[in-house]
Amino acid sequence: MRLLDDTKRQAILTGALRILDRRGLAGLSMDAVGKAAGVATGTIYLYFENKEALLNALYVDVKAELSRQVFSAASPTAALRPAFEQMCVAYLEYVTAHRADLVFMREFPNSPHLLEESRARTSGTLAPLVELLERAQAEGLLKNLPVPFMVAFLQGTLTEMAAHIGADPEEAQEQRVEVARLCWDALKD
Amino acid sequence: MRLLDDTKRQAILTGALRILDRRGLAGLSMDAVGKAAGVATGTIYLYFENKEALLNALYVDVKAELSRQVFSAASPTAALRPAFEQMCVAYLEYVTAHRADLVFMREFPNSPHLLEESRARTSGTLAPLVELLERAQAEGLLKNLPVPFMVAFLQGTLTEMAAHIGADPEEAQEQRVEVARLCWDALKD
Amino acid sequence: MRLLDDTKRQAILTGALRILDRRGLAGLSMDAVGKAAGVATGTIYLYFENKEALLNALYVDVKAELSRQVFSAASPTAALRPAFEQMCVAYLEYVTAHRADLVFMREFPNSPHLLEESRARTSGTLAPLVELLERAQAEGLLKNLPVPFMVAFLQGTLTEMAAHIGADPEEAQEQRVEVARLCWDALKD
Amino acid sequence: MRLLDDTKRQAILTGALRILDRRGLAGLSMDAVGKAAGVATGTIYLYFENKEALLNALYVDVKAELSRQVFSAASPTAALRPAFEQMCVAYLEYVTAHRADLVFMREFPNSPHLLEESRARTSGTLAPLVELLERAQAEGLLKNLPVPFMVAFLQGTLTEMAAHIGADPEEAQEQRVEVARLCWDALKD
DNA sequence: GATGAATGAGGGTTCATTCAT
DNA sequence: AATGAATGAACCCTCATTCAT
Repeated sequence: MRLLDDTKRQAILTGALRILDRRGLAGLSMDAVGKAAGVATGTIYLYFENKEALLNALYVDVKAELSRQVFSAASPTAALRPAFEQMCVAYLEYVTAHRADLVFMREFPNSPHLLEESRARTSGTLAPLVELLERAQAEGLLKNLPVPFMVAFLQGTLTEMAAHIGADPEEAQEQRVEVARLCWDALKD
Repeated sequence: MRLLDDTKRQAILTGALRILDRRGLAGLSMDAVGKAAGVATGTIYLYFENKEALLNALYVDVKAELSRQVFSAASPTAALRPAFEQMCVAYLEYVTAHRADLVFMREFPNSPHLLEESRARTSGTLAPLVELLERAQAEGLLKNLPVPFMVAFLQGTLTEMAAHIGADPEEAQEQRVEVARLCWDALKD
Repeated sequence: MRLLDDTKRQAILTGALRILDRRGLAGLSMDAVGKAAGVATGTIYLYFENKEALLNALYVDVKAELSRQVFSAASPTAALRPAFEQMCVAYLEYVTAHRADLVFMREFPNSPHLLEESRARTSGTLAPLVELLERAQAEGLLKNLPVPFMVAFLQGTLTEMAAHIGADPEEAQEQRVEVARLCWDALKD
Repeated sequence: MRLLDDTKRQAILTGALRILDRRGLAGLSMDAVGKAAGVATGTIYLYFENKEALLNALYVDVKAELSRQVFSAASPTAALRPAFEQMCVAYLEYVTAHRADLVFMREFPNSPHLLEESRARTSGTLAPLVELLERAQAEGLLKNLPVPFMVAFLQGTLTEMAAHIGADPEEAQEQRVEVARLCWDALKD
C-alpha cells in the first residue's frame, strides 16, 4: 500500500484533517478529502484501500505525532513531578494548536471504523507516560491505582480541559499550569 | 412544534436513544427511529422539524434527566465533601446504567449539529453542583479556580472515567468511590 | 418485499427489459432503469433489495412468461409430434417478438448474479416439455438420450435459430416450421 | 495499430482470456488484463486503441484459432458423413478444452461491443464447413435448407451442447459422438 | 516503447425529507 | 394527525483512459 509519492499520502491525510476540522467526522466525504488535498477522488484509493483504511491511518499518524510532541521534551532524568507537569502542559499545548486532531481522536474511537489493529498500533504511544507513572508509584508519590486507570483519567481530563483553555496566550499558559497541578493533586497519594 | 400527543414525542426520543445504543450516532436514520418508536417515518416530522431538531431535543432531555437523577438524592444540608462525592458516584452510576446516553452526550457536542440554543438550555442543569462548589470554595475547601473551569473538569473526568468502570458490580462500586475521591483531591486546596 | 403498488413493480421490470434491449446487460444501470420506468432511482430499492435481486426477479418472471406463452396452447391430448412441433414454433414466435427477453435469458445465466434460488424457481417451467419428451421416448419415437440433454439441445438450438429467422412474416412462419421439423429429426430415433 | 512486439500483443490477448476464464466478461478490467499479461496498463493502449478494440481482436483471434483446430484434421477426401461428424466432435473437444473461449464467444456477440467489421472478418473462418455442407446437399444427403441457416444451427447447437458434456473423459467422448450424430440427423434429408 | 500514477465520470446504494392518501 | 411510498442528492468506490516520466 506504500506507493510512490509519500508527499501525496501526507497531503491526503492533511486534507482529511482539514475537513475533519471544518465539518466533523460525519461530514468527511472522500470527495471533500480529495478536493482539500488537491487530488482527484480516485487518487485517494491508490494510497488507501478505502475510507476506513484512510481514517485508521490518520488515527495512527495523529496519535504518533501527538506522543512525539508531548514526550520529546521530557527528560527522563528530571524529577518526577516537574516531568509529569511538563507532559501535561505539552499535551494541552498540542491540542490547543491542533484542535482538529483532538476532535478526531475523541470521536473516531467511538465509531465502528476503528480497527483492532490500529488500537494495537497506538497502544504503545503512551509508554513514556506509563513509565513515569509507575516510577512515581514506586516512590510512593501517587495513589495505588491501576496505571491504565490513571492514564484514562489524564487523557480524559486533559482533553476536556483543553477545550476550556482561554484564547489569550499568557492567560492560557497559566491555565495549563493550573490544570497540570490539578492532575497531579488528583493522582498524588 | 409541541403538538398533540406528548407520549408519542417521548416514544420517538426513546426510540432514538435505543438506536443510538445499538448502532451509534452514525447509524441513526430517521427510518430506524420511526421503527424503534413504533411510528411512521413521516410522523417524526410532525413532532420535530428535522433530524437536527430531534437530536438537539434529545440532547436537552438526556442532560436534564441526568441532572435530575444525579442531584435528586443530594441533601443540601449534608457536609460538603460527602455531598460532593455522593454526586460524583451518582453521576457514574447513572452513565453506567445508561451507556447510550453517555455515548450520545460525548459524541453529539462534537458534531456540528449541536445548536447554541441547546447548549444554553442545558447549562442550567448543573446549578446544584455550581452551588455546592461555590460553598466549598467559600469555606476554603477547594482551590480558587473559576467555577465553570471546575465544572468542566468534573464533567470531562467523570464521563471519561465512566467508560473505564469495570463490569463486576462490587468492583464497579469501589471504583466509583475511588474516582470520586480522586476528583475531590484534584480540586481541594 | 412485496409492497403496495404491484403496477410499479411491473413498470420497473419492464423498464429494465427495455434497457436490456437497448444497451445490454452491461449497460443496465439502476439510474437507466428508473428513468425507463418513470420512477426515481431510490424507488427501485423499495421494490427490490438491490440490482442483483432485480435481475433475478426479472429472470424468473421472463422465464415464467415464456413458458406460459409456449405451453398454453399445447393440448396434452394432441399427437406427440404435432404437439412437439407446436411448442417449437410457439417458442420461436415468442422470442422473435421478445428479443430482449431472449438476450437476457442467454446472457444472465453466465453472469455471477444468477442466484441458485432463481435457478431452482425456474427449473419447473419446462415441465410440460419434459413430460412430452418422456412420453415420446416411452413410445419409442425419440432417441434414448437423457431428457435434460434433449432439453438443452432444444433450448440452445431454438434460441440460436430464432436469431436467424427472417423479417418477412410469411417467410418467417415457414422457417419456424422448418426449424421445428429439424429439431424433431434430430431427436427422433 | 500493429506495433513492434507481436509477442507482447499475444501476451495481452492471452492475459485477457485468462481473466475471462477466471472472472467472466464483466470482471475483465484493463488493469487485470495488464497484470495477467505481465504488462503495464498503459502498454495495452499501445497495442489496442481501447477496450473495445482489444475485445474485438480477441474475438477474431479466438474464432480463427477455433476453426483452425476444428478443420485441420478434416481430410477433404473423406466420406461426407464421417467428415461431418469428425468436425462436430473436434468442435466439441475444442470448446471443452477452452471453456473461456466458449464463454467469450457466446457472451461477446450479445454485447454492443462486437463491431460489424469483426463479424465480417470471422465469417470466412467456416469456409471448410460451408463447402462440406454444400457438397452433401449436392449429393442429396442433406435437407435443402440455406447453408447459412445450417451453419447457424450447428454453431448454436454445438456451443450449447458443449456446456452439457460431462467431466468424465470416456463418457464425454461418447456424448460428443452422440451430439454429432444428432446434428447429422437434424440436417439429413 | 513502456510505465503506472493520476484522473473523473459513472456505478450501486442510502437516507433525510416530502406529500398524496 | 398519521402514514409510508416516493424522491433525488450525496455517498463510497471502480475503472477506462491519459500523460508525465
